Amino acid sequence: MNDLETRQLRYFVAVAEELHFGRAAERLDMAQPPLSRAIRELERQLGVALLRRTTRRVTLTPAGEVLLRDARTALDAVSSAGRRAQHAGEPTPRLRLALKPDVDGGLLPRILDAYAGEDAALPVDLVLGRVGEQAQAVRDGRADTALLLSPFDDRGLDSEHLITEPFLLALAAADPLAARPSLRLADLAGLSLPDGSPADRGPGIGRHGRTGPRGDMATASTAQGTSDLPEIFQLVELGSVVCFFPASLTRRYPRPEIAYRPVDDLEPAALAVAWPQGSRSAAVAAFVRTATAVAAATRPRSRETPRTATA
Amino acid sequence: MNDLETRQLRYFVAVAEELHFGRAAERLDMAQPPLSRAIRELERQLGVALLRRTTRRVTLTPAGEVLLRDARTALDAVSSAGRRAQHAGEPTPRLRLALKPDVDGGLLPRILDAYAGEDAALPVDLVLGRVGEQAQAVRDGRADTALLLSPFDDRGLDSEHLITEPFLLALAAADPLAARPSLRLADLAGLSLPDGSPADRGPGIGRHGRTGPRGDMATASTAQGTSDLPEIFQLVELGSVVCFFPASLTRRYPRPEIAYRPVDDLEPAALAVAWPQGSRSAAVAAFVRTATAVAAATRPRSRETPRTATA
DNA sequence: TGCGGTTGATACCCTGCGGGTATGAATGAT
DNA sequence: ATCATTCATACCCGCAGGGTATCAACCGCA
Repeated sequence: MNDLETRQLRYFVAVAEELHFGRAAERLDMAQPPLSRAIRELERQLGVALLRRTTRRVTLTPAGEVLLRDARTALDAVSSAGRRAQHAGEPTPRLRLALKPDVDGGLLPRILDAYAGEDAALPVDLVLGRVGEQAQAVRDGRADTALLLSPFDDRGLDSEHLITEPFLLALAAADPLAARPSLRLADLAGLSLPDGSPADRGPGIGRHGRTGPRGDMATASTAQGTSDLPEIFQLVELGSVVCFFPASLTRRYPRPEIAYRPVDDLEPAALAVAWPQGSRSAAVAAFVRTATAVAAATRPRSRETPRTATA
Repeated sequence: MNDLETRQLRYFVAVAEELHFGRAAERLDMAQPPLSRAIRELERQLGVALLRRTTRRVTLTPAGEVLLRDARTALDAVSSAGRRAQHAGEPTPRLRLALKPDVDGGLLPRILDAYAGEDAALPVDLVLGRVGEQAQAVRDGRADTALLLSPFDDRGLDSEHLITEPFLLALAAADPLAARPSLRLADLAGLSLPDGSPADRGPGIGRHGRTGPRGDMATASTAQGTSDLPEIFQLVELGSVVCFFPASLTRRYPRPEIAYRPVDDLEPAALAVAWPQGSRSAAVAAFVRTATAVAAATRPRSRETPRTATA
């Protein structure tokens, strides 16, 4: 009896996200009536109401909310299976490493160097993406491993901590705040933070959600949606915005017109390496081993608990 | 282009497991030709050869092995989504706890008592299964949480350690070995261990595989495949077999004809509580909290690192 | 080396499911 | 009360997916 098809899940996710059969059908490139039928059939199969519909409003039932969440991960798993098989079939195997450019704690060159010397090493392809997309890239099979900032959505992933470094606030050197050696979050009230910046940590710092934090300041009036680093620097220089960057990144972009200042009560950036849970790939294991070794060698001599890998 | 259906994955898994189109078709309750076509179409979609077939032998390509593994987890995720939605739709929500009967470190009554007092508590349904099935039950949505022995296949699961207790060897009191206060694994050479026993840790102790360990002694001549506790006790009393049990279980079944002896070089049983990765259920969170609290209260006063929950 | 059995592939057919169009019916705003 | 919006129903159709018959290749065996 119970045997869902991914098509049914895709349909449901579309409707559940749009909360509108017509728009969902459009998004799925099909007509509305068959979509309605398919959802109804899905509910019949499961024996559960997923949506409450009036002609004016569609809402999720509790079961629908559960299914929305689980269907997304299931669809990820399915496309991941396909993509990983495709990748495994390529004649020259490669290791696909996802990261946000420059968000590597300054370790990437050393990691790649050391990794190249490993027995199980493969040529490395970098899969660049915006912040928060790395975990998803690993989850759905577009990358084999990733460097990313904690916390992140770790469903389906195993991960290992690499290094912790402070976030620094980038602001115009001419800004009065730049005169102070360090700042506190409260000092930033009313300042604009660009959306989608390399290390977007807005005032929503209290949230530790699994999805990437997203500045929800209503006052941010410009540079929304950009993640172009030169553009951000330009705006910072002009004093239009301020922005947080991991310390290692700021060392790569010293600019006289930009001051980088620590923020005392902002929790630091934790860089981690992540890979698909239960990965059996020797190349991935070697990369993780290399990355943790390089990070350990880099860390200031603090004999911390190494927390051995789970895989 | 790339959009796999669960049907395709089910077909592929059947063929990959049987390595025989005819038997796979029979298992899928269909004829062989459409199955062959479906697999061929799957390979065409992915652009990858999954199987090497001659008329006499079918083997997996590397890509096929990758897909077999990932397809299984994807199919788990899909049926899990359906089952969890079904469960969420039931009028009276309940917490389904998977465990192997008696494999609870003696904590279950206290955990259930304490849990009942929690705000977010729900009535608890016990989902009983054989050893090794608990993780799978959580993974595919038949249970919300589980008590199980580490190591286990933790793909898709988060878990928290509860207690560690020794495994004891159950053997006939009349056995000469029973005269000794403790044993070593080497002493057990040649003894029979029942397959599928509550804590099946045969000579394959070196293996830490993710799938349940499985005694592969060729010498075991009886009681293969049983997991009926009285039957095992009977055989142990007769001296036909010996068997490992967690210490807490042996305290529930004191029998004059059976001696329980520690085995010095056998690693202990680690009981853990596991739940679906990323679970957002307050009921599950409360249960995990309760279980860890009860376990901590039970543990002999060792101020260990509590390792706070990830969920 | 040639014969036969086993087993996957091919050819062809057909049914039913998934999708489309037209239209009805209910809801909520004005 | 009316009307626009939007989901459901009715009905139709094409083709994807499954079945049957058969071929062809591989391997074991004498």
